[in-house]
Amino acid sequence: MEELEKTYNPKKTEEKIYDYWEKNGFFKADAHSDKPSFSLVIPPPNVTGVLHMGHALDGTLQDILIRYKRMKGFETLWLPGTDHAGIATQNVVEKKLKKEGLTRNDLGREKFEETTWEWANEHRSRILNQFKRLGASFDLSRERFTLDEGCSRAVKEVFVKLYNDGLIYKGKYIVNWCPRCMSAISDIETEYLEEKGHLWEIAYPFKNEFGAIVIATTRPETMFGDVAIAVNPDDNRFSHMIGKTAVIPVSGREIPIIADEDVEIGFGTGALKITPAHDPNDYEIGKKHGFVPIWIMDEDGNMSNNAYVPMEVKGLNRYEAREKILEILKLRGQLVRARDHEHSVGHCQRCNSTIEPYLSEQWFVRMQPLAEKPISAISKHELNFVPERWAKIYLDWMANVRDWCISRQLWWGHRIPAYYCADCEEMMVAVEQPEKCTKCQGSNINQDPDVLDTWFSSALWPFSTMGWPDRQSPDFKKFYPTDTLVTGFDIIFFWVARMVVMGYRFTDESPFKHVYIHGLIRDEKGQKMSKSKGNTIDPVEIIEKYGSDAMRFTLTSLVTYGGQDIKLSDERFEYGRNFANKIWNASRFVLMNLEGCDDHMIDMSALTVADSWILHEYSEVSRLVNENLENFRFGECAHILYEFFWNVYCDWYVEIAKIQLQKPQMKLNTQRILRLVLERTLRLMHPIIPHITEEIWQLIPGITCKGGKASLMITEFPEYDPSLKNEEADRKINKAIEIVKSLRNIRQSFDIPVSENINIKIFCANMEDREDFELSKFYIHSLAKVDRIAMEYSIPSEVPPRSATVMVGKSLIVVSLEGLIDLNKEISRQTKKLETLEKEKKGLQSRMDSPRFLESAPKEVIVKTRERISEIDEQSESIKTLLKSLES
RNA sequence: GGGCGUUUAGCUCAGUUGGUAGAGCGCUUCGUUUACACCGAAGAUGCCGGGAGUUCGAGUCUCUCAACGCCCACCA
Repeated sequence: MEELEKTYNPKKTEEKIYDYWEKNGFFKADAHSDKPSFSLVIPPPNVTGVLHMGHALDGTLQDILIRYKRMKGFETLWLPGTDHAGIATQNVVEKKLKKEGLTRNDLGREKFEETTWEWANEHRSRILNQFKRLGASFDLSRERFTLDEGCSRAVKEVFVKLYNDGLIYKGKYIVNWCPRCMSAISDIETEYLEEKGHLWEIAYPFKNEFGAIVIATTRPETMFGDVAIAVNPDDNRFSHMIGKTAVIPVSGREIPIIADEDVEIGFGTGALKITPAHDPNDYEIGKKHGFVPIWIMDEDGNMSNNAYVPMEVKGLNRYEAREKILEILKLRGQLVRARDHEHSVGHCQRCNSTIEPYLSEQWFVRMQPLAEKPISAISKHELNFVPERWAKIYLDWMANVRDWCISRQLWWGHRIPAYYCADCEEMMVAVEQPEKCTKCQGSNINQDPDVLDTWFSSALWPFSTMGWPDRQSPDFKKFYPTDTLVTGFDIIFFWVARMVVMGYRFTDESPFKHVYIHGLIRDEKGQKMSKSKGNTIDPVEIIEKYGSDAMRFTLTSLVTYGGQDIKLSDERFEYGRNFANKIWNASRFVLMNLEGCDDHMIDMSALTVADSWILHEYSEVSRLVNENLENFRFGECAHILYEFFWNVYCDWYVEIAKIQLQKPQMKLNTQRILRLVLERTLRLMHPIIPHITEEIWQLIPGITCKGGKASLMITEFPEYDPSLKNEEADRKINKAIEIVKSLRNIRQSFDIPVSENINIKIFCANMEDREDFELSKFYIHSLAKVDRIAMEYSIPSEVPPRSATVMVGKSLIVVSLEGLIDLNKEISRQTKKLETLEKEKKGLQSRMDSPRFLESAPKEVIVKTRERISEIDEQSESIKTLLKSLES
């Protein structure tokens, strides 16, 4: 066999292995298979995006699930794809155009869309190729894009159906308007930030009489759009002013002073200016009183050029306008005062511009009627959040859900399938563009210029990618609904909730049974990673430096059941890299020692106690890994495998195997066990670290799977095998380990070099110990470098002089240290031990002394406590005797 | 204004039927015995945020306080 490198080199392995899997079609799902199905859809990354750590985590967890289920015998589909990301993509392309000195208007809509398509097609594969570096076993033959033909068909179908059912409507409402994107955005795309602003008090003089009413506003630039001033009817400071007419400063327009109970008496001056076109509350009040809104700002955030806006501020942007107005008011003495005022201001999630509340005509989805089934889904357990607490967040949102503004004034996206007759203004909503007006038969028909919110198509993702609206499509029949959605909590409202809504509406079931919510990746200081902060860790760089498996293992190990955020730093990946290297080297050892080994199974009648023990340990691990994966406990799983492989298999069994391999009668079976446990453990680890496990697995001689040797990823995942359980072997080996550790401790304490052999005497306290130690003598010799082991079958009344002792259970181990022992060292060692024991006993004894403990505690706890006390007593006794003889 | 999360070893964090605390890194001391120095061996380190309660017994359950973080909500 060719010599393996001393250090694992992921670069040589990972790409090769991935190609092997892909070429063999192992990721392909068969919609006609008889096997039960298990499917996932990827949360489609933005087509503009590059792989970040959040994707790496999300992708790793999905891959673990899909690989696990595949090995478990399910027909698995992990469907990959990307999102057209409306605003984000349009922004990127517009920026690119700007560099060439162009705007989208220079190109025109058609040409712009064409350019964006080109750009998107170029980038579609980029991020998915990066997912491949992760080892993602998704089925690329089913790759989808939210704007592709199938998804577009689904979008139109859904829109038309919802419209016909009265669940989509068009109307004039105050929306969140981003003056930079020049589009409406939805409520949840608006991020509110606390900002320090001012509350300005401005005097509006009365018409035809002395005096003025002083209003308070944070946004003086909107004053030219005022239609009234409102005061609370119970506010007697103002009651005499109700019904009077006030005059807007500068512009001179006259507005009435009205009463409305929504005005808070204690806030500001108690008088509120009403600007229906530019403020959501004012819009409501304005509507109540029948005022006609007045627009004074354009879609780009600049002051309008209409008659309501005075010359002085026409065309200024909103911030310049504010400054200018304040300056003028000050000069005229109408700025009564300015107060500091902290308030929250909405920002565009995409570009961070301050949003404008803006009255405009938009399309909405009526959400409330659609929320019923998604709400009951939780109590019916049709939809389960992991961890469960997210269900509450989801339910709160659903219960208070507001209508969803779905139209965007962009060019990149699904164009709204509404058509207008240019002759009679009739509106028609249809999947296909009508040729003639349904009302006037005119053929002059234009499509609505707006596109849909990106999340509208994302909401259909689990079924639009499976052939819906064709319910007979093989994929839809076999793989819908999906099993689990793996994602971060940041898109529960944006995406998860809306998918559930659409799933119930159009397929009558939840699109997934489980939603697994993991934490967010943060930097080492706990800050969100972002390009602008420059604190990102690039997964591709990590893969280059440490290997994909190292990254996957580290990330997985950091996942907690509660879904805590994960703080990352570059160095943390050493954990996974070191583990991969350990696996590599242990495997190297096994492979180097398989010479002469046959292909047969283990001879179960010829097991040594250590053999039985490692099989027992392995069976426990296989049970735990299965249990934990079933319950989405990924981190736990990684820890169990790490601990077993490193601290059990490598630290102890491999060391023991080195001894057994020297014995001709044990050699063959030991080889078989080394190989079997390695091979099975590779299977257990494969979902987390697929590349290295596959690479090694391919190198193991004498291993075959169904239909010949093909791939680890299509072997069966090990199930718990209770027949391997062996508590007795477990007890025996653990005792031996305790002895070995104690002897090593003594060596260290007395500076005895490894080169120097020691002799020991074991005084057995009982028959069980006697048998156990008799069996493990064989291992103790080598593992603790002991020359002679003498067995005594009673506890001595006096400890031999010039020796170090240690208790294992109730038995006594004596190391004769002729000439080596430093008496004082031993005395202090034993004294310390005695102190620890006595401290422990004190605690236990106080429990036993309490009659209520004896009454109420369960029997096994009492028995355990009593046993421990008796053990401590015996150990203390021995140590006391020992100390006496040492001190004399 | 409501809700949620976090507070455990120097650092990052585990710890689900309540039985006196664990890991990785770091630290100390040995060590190249034929898988591995991305290694091995031995070791030190904790009033489990403060207070109160339930209980024989609380890191774990209840209440309360504090600090930090996040989410939601129409504060002109």
